[in-house]
Amino acid sequence: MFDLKFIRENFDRIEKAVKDRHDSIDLSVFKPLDEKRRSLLSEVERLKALRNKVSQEIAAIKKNKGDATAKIAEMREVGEKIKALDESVRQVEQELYEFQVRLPNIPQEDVPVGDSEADNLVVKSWGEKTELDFEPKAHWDIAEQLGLIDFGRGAKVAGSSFVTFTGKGARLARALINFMLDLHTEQHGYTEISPPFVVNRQTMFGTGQLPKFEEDLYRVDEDDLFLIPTAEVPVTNLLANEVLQGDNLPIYYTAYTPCFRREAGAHGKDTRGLMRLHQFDKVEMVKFVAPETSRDEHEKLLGNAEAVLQALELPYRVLNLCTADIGFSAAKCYDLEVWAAGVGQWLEVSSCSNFEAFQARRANIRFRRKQGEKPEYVHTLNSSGLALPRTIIAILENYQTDEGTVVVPKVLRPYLGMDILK
RNA sequence: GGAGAGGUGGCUGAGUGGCUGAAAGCGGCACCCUGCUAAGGUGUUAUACUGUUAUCGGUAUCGAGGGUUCGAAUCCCUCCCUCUCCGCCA
Repeated sequence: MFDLKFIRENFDRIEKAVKDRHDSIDLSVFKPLDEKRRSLLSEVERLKALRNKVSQEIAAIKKNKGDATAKIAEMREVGEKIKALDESVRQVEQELYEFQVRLPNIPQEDVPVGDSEADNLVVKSWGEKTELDFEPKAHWDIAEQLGLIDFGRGAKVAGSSFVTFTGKGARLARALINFMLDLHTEQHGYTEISPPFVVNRQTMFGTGQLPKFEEDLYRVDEDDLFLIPTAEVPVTNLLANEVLQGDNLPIYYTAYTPCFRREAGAHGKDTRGLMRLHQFDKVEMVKFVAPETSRDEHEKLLGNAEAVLQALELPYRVLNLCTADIGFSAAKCYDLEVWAAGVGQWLEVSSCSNFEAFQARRANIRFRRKQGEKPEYVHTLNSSGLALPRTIIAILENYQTDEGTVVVPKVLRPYLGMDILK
């Protein structure tokens, strides 16, 4: 979100951003509303100043036992006018607010301008696409044959696109979570967080999921709560409405949570196996940093996510998302895609975003460089590190053998207590 | 879920209708004083919007939202949160 002053003074940048993003928001409503608001404000504030002044006079008259009837009557009328004007202001501000909260972030200048995901820029590749000297199987076949995942019973107890990990499969998931959390806390300097998996409306607003994307969320109507679609939501909002001390920055948090997504409108697209689920596990990293450091922090964050794939020895590539594909709240976003030899596709396992002050403004997260100085908004960043199901796809498909077994990546062996899944 | 208490500035804590954007203390900042260490003195110290813009004003904000009133931190209503006790429960 941007404040009114910024929008007013940087309207050309906003116009370019909206155009480059192919966003449908109507920008023409802003100027008339903004001007109307300010003219209403100056009128109503003039009347309030008058009321305050005369009320003081009334107090003085009463103190001297004088008669203030005339002034009181006069102010009663002024009060009526103020009430009516306040209502007009409220309406105009509501309309402006609707506009503000739907305005997307401005992409950084090195974000490629593009029309679709085809215009995303591959900026890095690591490792070689796995070559297998036999016909590779897809992960759903491997998982079913090895008894790692029960697709049918997941659907029975919840619905389609819900799965159940069983036996060694469940243990593999747990091993991955532990491995990733250990890596980020012990090697990368993150503090582990275990947040609520359910959040309120305000929290969903803070990170930008609301109001635009309510249909993608699972909602608990009775309490007006939402199941989190990513740990980013509760973890970023952990510091909402706070003024942090400058010397405490940067703050690095990492969290494992399940993630719940309705995936509205996504049916039929890559839905086989573990590709797209309504519930999945993810380890997330969240950073709160000083504005001038956020670009460097973004690169470091990307490195932290890459480290997981490198440790697992999985081939991947890094995409700099173009303006058409970048998220609503992000100023710049890298996607990490892992190669899956069975389905023969690059799979997105991580999104690594710099939100600059966009979320901090919505969630009101600020910091003070030194005592006595004005608070400034922090920059927030986050990255998956990583999403579990597609990581599991890559492990099963890239490490499969012609005997139908799966070799366990070296770093996972201590966590899993076995070298091979058979 | 039931009963009670409470939510005031960075913190502690006054304040039951006007002179309170808010006492006092602590903390912070600036300056002064002090022949060591320590201390002392004076001033200053919230956020947002808005008008003019070196500047200086105006409005709003005492958990949130409504209401009463010429005027609300103070009175009324609704909601949220915290604490204590009871009940229930992994």
